[in-house]
Amino acid sequence: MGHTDSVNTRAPLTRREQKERTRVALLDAALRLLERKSFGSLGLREVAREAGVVPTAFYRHFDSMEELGLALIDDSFRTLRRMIRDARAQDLAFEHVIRDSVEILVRHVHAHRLHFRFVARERSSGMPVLRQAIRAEIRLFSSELATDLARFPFLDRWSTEDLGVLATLIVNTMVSTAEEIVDAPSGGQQLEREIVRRAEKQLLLIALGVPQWRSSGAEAPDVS
Amino acid sequence: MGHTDSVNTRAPLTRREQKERTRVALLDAALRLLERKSFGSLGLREVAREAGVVPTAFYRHFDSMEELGLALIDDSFRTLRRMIRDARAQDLAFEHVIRDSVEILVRHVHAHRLHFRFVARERSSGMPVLRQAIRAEIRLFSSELATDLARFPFLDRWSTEDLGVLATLIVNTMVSTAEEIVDAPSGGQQLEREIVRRAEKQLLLIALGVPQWRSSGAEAPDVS
DNA sequence: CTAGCTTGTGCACAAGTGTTCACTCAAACT
DNA sequence: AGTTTGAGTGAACACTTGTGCACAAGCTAG
Repeated sequence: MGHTDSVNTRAPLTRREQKERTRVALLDAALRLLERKSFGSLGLREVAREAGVVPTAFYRHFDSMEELGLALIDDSFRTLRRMIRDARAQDLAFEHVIRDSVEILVRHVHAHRLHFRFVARERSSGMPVLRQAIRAEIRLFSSELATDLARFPFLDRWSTEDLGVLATLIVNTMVSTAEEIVDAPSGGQQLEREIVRRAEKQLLLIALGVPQWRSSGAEAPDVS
Repeated sequence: MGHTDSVNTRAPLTRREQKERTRVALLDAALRLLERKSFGSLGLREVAREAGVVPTAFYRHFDSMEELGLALIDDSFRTLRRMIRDARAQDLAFEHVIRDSVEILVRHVHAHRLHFRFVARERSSGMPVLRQAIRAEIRLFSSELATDLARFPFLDRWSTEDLGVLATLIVNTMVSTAEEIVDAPSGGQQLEREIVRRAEKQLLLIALGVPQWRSSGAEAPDVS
């Protein structure tokens, strides 16, 4: 082996460990580059160079950029799912749900800024495969949230469709909020507080509409 | 002049006309390519080729890709603004606002599919300049909507901040809806009806929350 | 009608891209 | 012990990319 000191440490490493190490080096490198570029304009060589590895070594881990992208999505949503499971375990009290949920979201966005930035951007842009994968994950969140919502007052008698509508609205608001936070300058405490405040207000407004909803079943609500 | 038949017609053209003609040829070419690629991964040569023009001719119209992107954003929002002004001129009746607004949006998305796709994608991805330009335009819509909203019952006594919160929520929902429609397969009548239906329900839910809102001024609503 | 400005051409260049191939050399297996 | 395996190397390929420069040709101004 040449001089791979950028990823190697001088500790005796098993082969699996070493391979995994450069694998995450590649993923991290891509994630780092994705702060400034879009995934579609990200080159295989570019990533390899940033990871301190020769281009051909890339193929030992992924056989295309697209596959690396999917791996990134996987990682991102793995941690996100873990967060949500933890949050659900806390079994938030009804009166704090909004404030607590937003706070958890914000904390997580900061803890995984790069992952979030990547997901937020590739969600609507770039390669169809990635876009679809991300959309699928988000839709999954929505449906999970829908079943969770069914345990709240008023909502226990809602139709499945209406619960889905509500869940989608909430998730959309959360996604928008996450995007705004990710894009905010990292120093802007004041700006971030405003974003959070607005998110809380929006969610509260939605919540206020819930008791007024007449669960008219499959019938479309009378808009006209 | 060589053989520019791809953009020329055999009618005698004034110089301004001819220049404008290849200019829109370039813009259209870019727009067409943006159906499949992201703007960041879009090359100058690629656009020129698609427009049936030699690469160096590109510089006669834009001196960078970024400038072409800004021109695209300009065009997109020019038509969008015109639509909104027309819609506002109709002075929608209170009982139909939601249904009518959504319908207008859907119609416009179909009429300008490529522009919308471009804007929707570059809104969160790609080059910072474009992202910022798009975000600025959308924020402008929000604030215009906020002043419009002030003429509705209940809302006339809301604080400016709260009106902004509401407007942002509505615009976000509209943007999400537009994105979903743009991404839906062009044949999917059924899917689109569902998207529209969900959008209407979401907006209705928001509207139902409005009368419950206590306009507590600058004070944060009691969430805890 | 002539002179010139401007739009589009053609060619060249350096730099970067994805992918292939034969190769090293140490960990892992027998 | 000796052998196999496979992660990483380095050179080479056929492209594509952005940009510079000299040139052609027709609309347009004088």
